[in-house]
Amino acid sequence: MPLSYQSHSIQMDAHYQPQIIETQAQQTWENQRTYKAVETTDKPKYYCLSMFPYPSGKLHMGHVRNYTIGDVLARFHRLKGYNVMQPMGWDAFGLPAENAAIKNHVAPAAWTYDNIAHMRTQLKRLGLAIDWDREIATCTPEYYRWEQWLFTELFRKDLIYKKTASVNWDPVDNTVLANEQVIDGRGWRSGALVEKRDIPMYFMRITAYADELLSGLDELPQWPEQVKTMQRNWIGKSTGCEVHFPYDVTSVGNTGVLKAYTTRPDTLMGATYVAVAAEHPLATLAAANNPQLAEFVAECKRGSVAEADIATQAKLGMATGLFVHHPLTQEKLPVWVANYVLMGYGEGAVMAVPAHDARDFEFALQYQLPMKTVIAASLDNSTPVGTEWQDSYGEHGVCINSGKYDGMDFATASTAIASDLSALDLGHSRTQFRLRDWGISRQRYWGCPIPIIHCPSCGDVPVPEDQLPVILPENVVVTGAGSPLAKMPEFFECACPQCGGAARRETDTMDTFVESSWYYARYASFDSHNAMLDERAQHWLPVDQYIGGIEHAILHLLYARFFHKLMRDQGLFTSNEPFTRLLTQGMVIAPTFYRDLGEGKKDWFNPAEVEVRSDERGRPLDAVLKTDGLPVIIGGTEKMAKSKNNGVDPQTLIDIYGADTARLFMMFAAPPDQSLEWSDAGIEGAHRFLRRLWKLCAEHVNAGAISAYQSGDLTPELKALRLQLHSAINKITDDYARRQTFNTAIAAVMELLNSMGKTNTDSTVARSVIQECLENISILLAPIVPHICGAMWHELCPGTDLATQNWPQADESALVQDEVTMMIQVNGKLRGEMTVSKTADKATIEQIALTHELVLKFTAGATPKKIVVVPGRLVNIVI
RNA sequence: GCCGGGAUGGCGGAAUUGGUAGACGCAGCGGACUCAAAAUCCGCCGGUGGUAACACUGUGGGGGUUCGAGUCCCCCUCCCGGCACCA
Repeated sequence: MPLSYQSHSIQMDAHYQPQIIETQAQQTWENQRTYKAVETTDKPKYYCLSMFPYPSGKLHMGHVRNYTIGDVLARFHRLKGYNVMQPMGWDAFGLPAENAAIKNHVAPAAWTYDNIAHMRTQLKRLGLAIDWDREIATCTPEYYRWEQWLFTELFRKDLIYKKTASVNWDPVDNTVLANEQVIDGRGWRSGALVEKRDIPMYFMRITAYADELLSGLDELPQWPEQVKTMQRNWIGKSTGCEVHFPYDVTSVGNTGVLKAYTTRPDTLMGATYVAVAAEHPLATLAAANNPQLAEFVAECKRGSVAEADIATQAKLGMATGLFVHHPLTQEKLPVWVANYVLMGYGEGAVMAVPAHDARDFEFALQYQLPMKTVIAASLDNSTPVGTEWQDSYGEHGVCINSGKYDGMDFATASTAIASDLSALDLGHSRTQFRLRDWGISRQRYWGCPIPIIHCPSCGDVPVPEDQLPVILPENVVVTGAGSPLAKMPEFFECACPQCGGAARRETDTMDTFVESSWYYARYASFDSHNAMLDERAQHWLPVDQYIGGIEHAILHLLYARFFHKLMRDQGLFTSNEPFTRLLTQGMVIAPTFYRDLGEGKKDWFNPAEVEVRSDERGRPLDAVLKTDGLPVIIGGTEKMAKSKNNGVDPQTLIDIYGADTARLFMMFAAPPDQSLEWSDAGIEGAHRFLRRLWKLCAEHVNAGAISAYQSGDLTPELKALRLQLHSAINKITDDYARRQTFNTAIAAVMELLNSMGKTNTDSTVARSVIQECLENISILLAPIVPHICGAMWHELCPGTDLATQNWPQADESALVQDEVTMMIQVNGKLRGEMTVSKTADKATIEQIALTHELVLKFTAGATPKKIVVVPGRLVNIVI
C-alpha cells in the first residue's frame, strides 16, 4: 500500500531539544498508559525483567545500565508484536537501612520509603516502558505476608528445620556480624577480634532439590554457559565413598566409627592419618583433657566464618592423641585436628592421603606425617612421590603398593574397595553435594519476621494463616547492638496458637535473599489479596528474559530457581524454571584519581573534578585537580564506588543531555555482558550522533513531503545505500534478538547515517530512499532511544504512531549482489583483492587469482602446491 | 585457596562458524567556515623503515595444530566477579 503524506506547513526544528521531546513523550506514555500489561492471548506474551534495585538512595550507573538493557529488549519485543510485561519494584529490606538508622537516627522504614520515592522519579525520567501499576516493595506487609505464609507451609512439609550454625560474633558489641562487616578479622564498628559462635537457626532444605537444580540447568539453553558452569560447580555433585574408621576403648575411650567421605576411594590404601574439623565431636572429646588441644580448637574458632578467609589462612593442625583403625588394614591412624577441614561439608572429617592430595601433602610435609605412594601411571613406572608437590600426583592411574588392588585403574579399584567396605559394614559408595542447606535466620531488625512462636510446651509452632502477617513494627530505635525486636515485649510476648499458653515470638528475621527469590512471580499477581499467586502467574511465568549483574550468577539465581520449584510443588503454577533466558551484565567502571596523604591514606578525587592532560598523540600525560591545578595520581579503572569517589551521578547526565543520550551511550560503549568504562567524551559523542540524526531528518522533512521508496530506477549510489539499509535491518534484528549486542546495532545505524550524509539528494527518487532510511532508522533505534525516534516518526509520517508500527523486514531484492570482492593470499599472507561474479566457479576464481599482478610478483613463477578457495571470501595460493 | 571470566591502537570496542585485524565511536593532528571562538563540515590516524610505491611487524607472554589462528590446544603472567550473613 503506497503511502503519501500531506505537505508540512510548519517547519521541523533543526535543533535537537531532548528535554522538550522527552517530557512530551513521557507524559503521553503516562496519560495513555502505553505500557500497561494486560493478560491477553491474541499475542505471544513476553515477560521482561531486570533485577529490582535495593533502594539505596539514588540511582547509580549500574542501575541505568541494567534498566536500559531491559527496556531495549522490552521495547524491541513490543515492536516485534509481543504482549510485553515489564514491571518494577524494590528489594527494600536489608542492612544499609539499619546502618543509615544508626548513623542518621532515622527509622529504617522512613529512610527506605523516602529513597523509593526519589528513585522512582529518577527511573521514570529514564523513559522506561514499565507498567508502574505493578510496583511492589518487599518491606510492605502485603508482600511479606505471603513469604510468611509459604514459610509456614514449608515448615509443615519439613522443608524448613532448625539446627545450629556458626556466625561471626562481635564480643564487644555483642552482636552477630555479616561477613561484609568483618574487616581483617575484626568487627567494623568495635574493632574487636571476631569469633565464630554457634546459634540456632532455621534452614531451608535446598539440598532436597539439589539433583533437580543440577539437571534443570540442562533445560536452560538460553543461559550463559559460564553461569551454568558456576552453578554446577557450586552444587558440586560428586560420586565417591563413605569410609568408616572404627575406633575402640584403647585408642579413644569408647567404641564407634569416624565417618569420612572421599572422592578417591582408590587411594584408601595410601591413607596415613585422618583430619577432623575443630568442631568435630572427636576434637571436642580429645580437647576435654588436653589443654593444649583445647587452646588450638579455640584458636581455630577465631576469625570469620567466610570460606575465603578459611581457605586462605595458613594450614594449621594438632594431633589429638587419638587413633582410629584403617578399615581394610586395621593399621592405627592418628587423628588430627586441622583448620582446613570444614564441618559443614561431608562429615567434617577427611581421610588424608598425602601422596595424592595437594592439601594433605602440604599438611603432611609441615607436620612430618608419613606418605605412602599408592597410585602410579603404570605398574612398572612407580617412583615414590618427592618432597615437592607435582600435579601428576593427584591424577588418576593404577594402584600400586595396595595389595589385592594392585594394577587396578581408578574405576575398578573404587568399585572393589567400596564393595569390600560394604561387606565389612565399614562404608559404601554414595554421592555427595557441595551445596549446603540455606540458613535463613538473621539476627537483624529490618527484614521479614520469621512466623514462628516458641511455646514451652508445644515447641516451635508456625503462626496460623489467620494470624498472618506478623507485622514488623516500623517505629523503632536501632543501636547496632542486637536486634530491636528482641527488646520489644509488645512484639515478642504472645500466646501459643496451639495451647493458648504464654509463648515467645521468634525475633529473628529472614535473609533478604528470600524476598528476592520470588518477587518475579508476585509481579504477575501484584494485587492478589487472597493468595500468594493466582492464575495470572501461570499466564506470565516463566520470565522470558531476565537481566542482572554477573555477581548474582550463583546465590540469587540459585535461590530463585529453588523457590520456583517450591512454589510449583505448592501448586501455584506448573513451570519448572523461573527464567528462560538470562543476560548477565558487566559492571560500570571509572578511572580513579588520588593524592597520597602518607601512612597509606589516600584522598580520592571524583573524575569530574580532575582534568587529564595528554600529549599531541592523545596519550595521557598527567592529571590535575581543576580547583588548584596541581597534579593528582592516576589510579586504576575500577567499579564505581563511594570508597574510591569515582562514581558519576547519572542524574546530572540526564539533566544535561537527556535520557536518550544517556541510554545511547550506555548501550554503545560496550556489549552488555562486558564491563563498561565511563567516559565524559563518550557521552558527548553519543549526543553528537543524535544531533546529526535529528538534523538530517529535519533537513529532509523541511524539503517537502515525499513518499517512501517504492521501486524504480536507482543510481549505483542509491542501490548501494538500499543494500546497506536492508543489510543493516537484518544485522540489527539479529543483534537485538539473538546476539544481544546493542553496541554493534548502533554502529550499523551510524554507518548508515554516514552514507546517507554523503548521498546526493537532488532527485525525488534519492529523497524517497532517504525517507525509507529514516523511517527504518526510527524503528530500528526506537528500543534504545525511544523519545527521539517517536518524535522523528511523527515528523516523517504525520498522523501515525511509531508505537503501532511493525518491526521492519529486509527487502530481499535490495540484498541481491552480482559481484563479490575476494581476498587473495599467497602462503597465508594477504597480497591483493579481486572482484568476481557471484556465480563464478572455482576454476575461474583460481584462474583470476593466479594471473593477478601482485600474485605473479610473489609467486615468482613457482608452481602452486595447493590452492584453497573459500567461496565469496578468499583464495590462498600455497607455493 | 577454590570456582567462573577477561586481556586487541592513545582510549572504549569490532572482527558472529578457523578466512581482509582495528568496523563504529572517542581522543589527537591537519584543513574549510568564522573578526574570533564554539558548533558544523572535509581529510589523516597501530608500530618500524621509506619522499613514495611498498616492505616488515603487530591481538598480555611462551610453545603447538593448520594452507591460514585475535579465534582451537598446552603452559605462564596480570586483572576482574563469586565463595553461602553486602545486595
